[in-house]
Amino acid sequence: MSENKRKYIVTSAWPYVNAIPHLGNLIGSVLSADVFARFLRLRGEEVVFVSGSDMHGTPVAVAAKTKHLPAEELAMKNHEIIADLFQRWNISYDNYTHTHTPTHIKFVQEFYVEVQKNGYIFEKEIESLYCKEDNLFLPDRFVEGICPHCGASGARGDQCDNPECGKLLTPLELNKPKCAICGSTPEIRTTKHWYMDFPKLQEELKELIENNQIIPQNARSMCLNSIEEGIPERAITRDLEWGIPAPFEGAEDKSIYVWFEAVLGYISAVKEWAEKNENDPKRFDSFWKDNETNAVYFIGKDNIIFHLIVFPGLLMAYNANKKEEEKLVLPYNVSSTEFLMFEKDKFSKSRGVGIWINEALEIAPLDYWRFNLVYNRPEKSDTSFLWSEFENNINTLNDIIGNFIHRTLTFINNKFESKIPEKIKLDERDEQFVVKLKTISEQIEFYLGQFELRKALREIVEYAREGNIYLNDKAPWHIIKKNKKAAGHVFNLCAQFAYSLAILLGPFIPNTSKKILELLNLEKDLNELGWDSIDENKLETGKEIKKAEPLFEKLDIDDIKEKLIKIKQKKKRVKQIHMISYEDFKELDIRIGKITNVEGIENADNLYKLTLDTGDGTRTLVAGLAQHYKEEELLNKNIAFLANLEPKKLRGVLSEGMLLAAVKDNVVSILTPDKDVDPGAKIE
RNA sequence: AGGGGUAUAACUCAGCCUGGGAGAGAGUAUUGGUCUCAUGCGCCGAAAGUCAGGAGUUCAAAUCUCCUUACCCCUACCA
Repeated sequence: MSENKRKYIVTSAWPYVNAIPHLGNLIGSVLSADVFARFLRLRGEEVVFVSGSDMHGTPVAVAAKTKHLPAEELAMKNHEIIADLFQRWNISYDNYTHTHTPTHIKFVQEFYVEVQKNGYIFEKEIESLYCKEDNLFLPDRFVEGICPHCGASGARGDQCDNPECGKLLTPLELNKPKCAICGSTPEIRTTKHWYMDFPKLQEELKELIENNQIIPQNARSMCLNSIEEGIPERAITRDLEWGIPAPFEGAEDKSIYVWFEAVLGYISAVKEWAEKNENDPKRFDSFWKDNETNAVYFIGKDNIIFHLIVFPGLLMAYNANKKEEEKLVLPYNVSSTEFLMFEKDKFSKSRGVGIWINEALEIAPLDYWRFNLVYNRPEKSDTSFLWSEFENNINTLNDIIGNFIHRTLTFINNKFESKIPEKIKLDERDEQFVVKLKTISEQIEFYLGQFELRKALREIVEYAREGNIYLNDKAPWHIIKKNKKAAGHVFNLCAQFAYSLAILLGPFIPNTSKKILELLNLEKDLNELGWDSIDENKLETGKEIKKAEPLFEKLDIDDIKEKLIKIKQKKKRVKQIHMISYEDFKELDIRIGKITNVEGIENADNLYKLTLDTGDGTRTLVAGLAQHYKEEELLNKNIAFLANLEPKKLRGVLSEGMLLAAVKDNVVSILTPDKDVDPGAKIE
């Protein structure tokens, strides 16, 4: 990496909102990108790290239909779950957004208008299968039928499922095609679509890949080969309601194909960040419209072509005819991972194979996961998550890193009144040790610069081993009997070493890093201290440190496995039976309250702000009753409400509970007690 | 089917691009020793591999070329 500070756009692939990510998804893009972004910030680089949920597309629309929910509601709900999980995983996004924001939608539409203006979009009519029952043009995958080649049933519209055959198909070729959603027979209809003229960009894309020396070799040859074969034109519109309306004339009932709008989220997410978080729209230009900016994409191996050919192609089509300072920056590099397997098997939602990121947090502390995932990051080939490896890695963390820091700090606690002892003259062994300390950050930086996160972390562990070796060589617990100063000298260096570990581990396991800094009693946080702050004189002689506490604990892997099994079983049960125990019911605190005030809420035609007398005080509830009750109908009524619901802001008003009402179709009826009871009465 | 990858000790992997310290490295597990400041931890040593199989190029091949086998990805809406 160069000496000059550079600007970085760091991105991770956009998770599809229809599923909770699993460990493989996480290490493939999200966690890797986070480590990198944290590292850059620690180095003091200018970084914006963004991603978001991919909200649109057929699967969401179909799932919403079966759940009788509006697609938007389902997508938004899932988005919030995912966003919350990423936060709990300590993913340091500057903006984690989604593709259904006004900023994104507007950006996408304007983007394609430009692309069309620049002459990269043409129209074409095709024949496609349409399901009358579902009112849907069926995507290839949603058509099933009999393979015309081998006669196997269950062939899909894109490929025959029979492994013996496996031929590529188009939906129109299938015999007896059926809609995969409802099973009825679809009909052939003609529909018009808008196409992206990739062949026109062929040469330009080839140059881009050829001139980029930094992208990984395998990605490079893959792309060049694919370009050599010819990049096909691609339809960018779909006949689907759930998506971003296509901005082309005559395309009023079309959406932009998810793939062609979700990637633009990399751009719109920064735009949104600049406008909302930074309150400075120019920050967007300074990142995206500066060709010196390094845009880095963390993706899985299945996404290489898309990020190195399709996405840059879109950018080029947009940039054509633009002034230099208006052009959007092309990708600088991609870091692609292979896949993570689970005990030699593929992660599979339907078969329940694997660990999902919500489950992981329930069975082991976060940093153990972060450490383990990066330590085994699938950089060269598919890699299995193995319980035995997980156990190994927990032990490494504990025995090598945790133990070194702990033995150093407790010694200082016990023998030197918790004050960093004085350093005396370095001998040869000390010098050797100090050289390691002074060169380590450069070494790790080198690997991180090459996106070898796994190697970087492994080198840090090796480095920590050096600490233990040094301690053993010196054996200060012997020296101290004759020469306290000389023993103190050793621990001065070891404390400096512990400090270096806090810095180095910062991008990988930030919680642990923070804990070490706390134990060393440092006021500044990691980024203030900085990547280059490692030095053998960093901690001053006499500085008081805190009482040591173990950083990690060993876990019994069988316990963890069992916990996971229980979690999975519990989920299954909830899904299947929907029965809850009496204990569960008792969790609900339902009470009677008297409505003492009712008022409307600005910009919300269905909401009332209710003031409630709860017997022991008053609270505010927001209820969606304005379409069903007049204000005076509610005033002074005794109503039932859920008192221990998490408070939530609705249209800027904090609602501290939920009013209960019977709902059927368009009738909404609030629940009031049959007899006169005082506010505060509990419902059992 | 075409294209891109991967195959190295019991296990997880490094080395391969750019062939060369005539003994192929590390961690874990196994095993011998040792320390006792520290969390059943640390440190030192041993054993363990026809580098997927085959052919070729070369003074020299895990490394370059070709063929075969197995698995993964893309082409073809899962990181």
